[in-house]
Amino acid sequence: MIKILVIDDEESITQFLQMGLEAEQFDVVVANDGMTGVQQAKNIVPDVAIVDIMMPGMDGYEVCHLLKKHIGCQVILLSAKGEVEDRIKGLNALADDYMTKPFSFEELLARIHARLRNVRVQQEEALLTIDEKQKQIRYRGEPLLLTRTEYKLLHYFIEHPQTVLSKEAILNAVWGYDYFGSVNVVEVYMKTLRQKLGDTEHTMLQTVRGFGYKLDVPV
Amino acid sequence: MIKILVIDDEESITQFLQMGLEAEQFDVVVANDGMTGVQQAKNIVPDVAIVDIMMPGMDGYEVCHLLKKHIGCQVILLSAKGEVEDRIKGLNALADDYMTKPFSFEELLARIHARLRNVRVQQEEALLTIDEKQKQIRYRGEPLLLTRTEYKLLHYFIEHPQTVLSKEAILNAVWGYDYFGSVNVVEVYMKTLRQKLGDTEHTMLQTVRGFGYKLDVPV
DNA sequence: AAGAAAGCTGAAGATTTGCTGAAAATTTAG
DNA sequence: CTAAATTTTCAGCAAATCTTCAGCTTTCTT
Repeated sequence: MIKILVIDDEESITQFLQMGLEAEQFDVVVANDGMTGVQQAKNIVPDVAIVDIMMPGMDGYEVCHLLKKHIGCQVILLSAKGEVEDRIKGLNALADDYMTKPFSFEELLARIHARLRNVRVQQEEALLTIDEKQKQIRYRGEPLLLTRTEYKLLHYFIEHPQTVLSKEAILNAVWGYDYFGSVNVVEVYMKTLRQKLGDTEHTMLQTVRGFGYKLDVPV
Repeated sequence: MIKILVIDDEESITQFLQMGLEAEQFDVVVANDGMTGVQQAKNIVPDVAIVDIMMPGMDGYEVCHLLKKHIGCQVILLSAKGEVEDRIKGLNALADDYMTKPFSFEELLARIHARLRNVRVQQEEALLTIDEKQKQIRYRGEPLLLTRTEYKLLHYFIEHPQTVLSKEAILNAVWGYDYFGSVNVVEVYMKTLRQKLGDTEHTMLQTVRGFGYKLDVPV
């Protein structure tokens, strides 16, 4: 599922966007200020972030900069001002796109899809395929016999190929935000996943020491 | 050199853009109708194409579609109309961005740069590139095998090229403000970084005695 | 030219990280 | 309610990484 992070201090907007985007089958997470927005981003690793510029505390430019720097997701800035100089400032702050409020939801959708095209170029022939309906993941066409947790974990990796995911992010995504246990449980499950994938050399599920794990699907 | 293809039937515009973009060190090719534009694209394989929508013969949407499908370059559409529906139509025709005439040259520049960031053209140009997603830094395209601290250190330098960074500043940025140890640890890590970069002559990571270190990336 | 300061270096020791097998706890199924 | 399956915890290990330190070289000052 494609993840979208919305950061705006106006709740009317975040609610509106959450509803609208969820109706479009996106996985939406909302934050009402910059700081928690960046925090959320670290946890969920979104594909696209929609960030309002004018916010109390950390402003949109700064949030954008942090997101591009640490997460590397696509960023669309939102602004009440439509001045040319603001647009330039936004784009130079590493944003990938810039929209002026009020905007049409349709246009936002179109821009999100334009962004996603840039991210998901490599999705040609997948070695690992997810069958949501049957809650199955197939490897080279063969269904893997996974437990519920194993499924969710591998699912998360497949959603973020070629991306280093921290154990904390994994814990949040798979075990939930309110999980108490230690990250060791992730390590244990990585072992079983690698076993079931026959990945004894750790080539598919790579350990990136100090950062986390990465799914590296060979083409 | 980064290649930009401009397709517009109004010669006043193509000339204006050609001059302006060449002044910005881009390699600019111009076409005055869609058909020859696509032909040119096949020849030069541009990084970014700027395409006017309203043109006699093949219109901008169609050109855009062909470019995305066959060339895969980034496309910025230009239009006299600023209607929301037109913008959506443009973005859904696989365009990566959409601008309304009349536009400021500055904004176009900013948008071009935003596009280029996605294509990783910079990576071919830049000696050192950061891949946030994969927590990798590449030197001449080759990934460096860095530990977490080495990565953070080099990351810090790349973000501040041509800038002398004091050991104290480095310690703060990489090790955190609450770090107890001495600055010698920076010196030790500079050594390993220089080793991994093959920088035996200390030309990339220069010592500025009494002040700190400077990343000097030769273009 | 000598001394002082700043920076470099190799190696040792300390710490952290990730992996693992197995046991304990929990959930699920029969 | 039991047995099986699954999930979680734990402790030990090895390897990678980080830190420290003492001696060394280079540069600057007088």
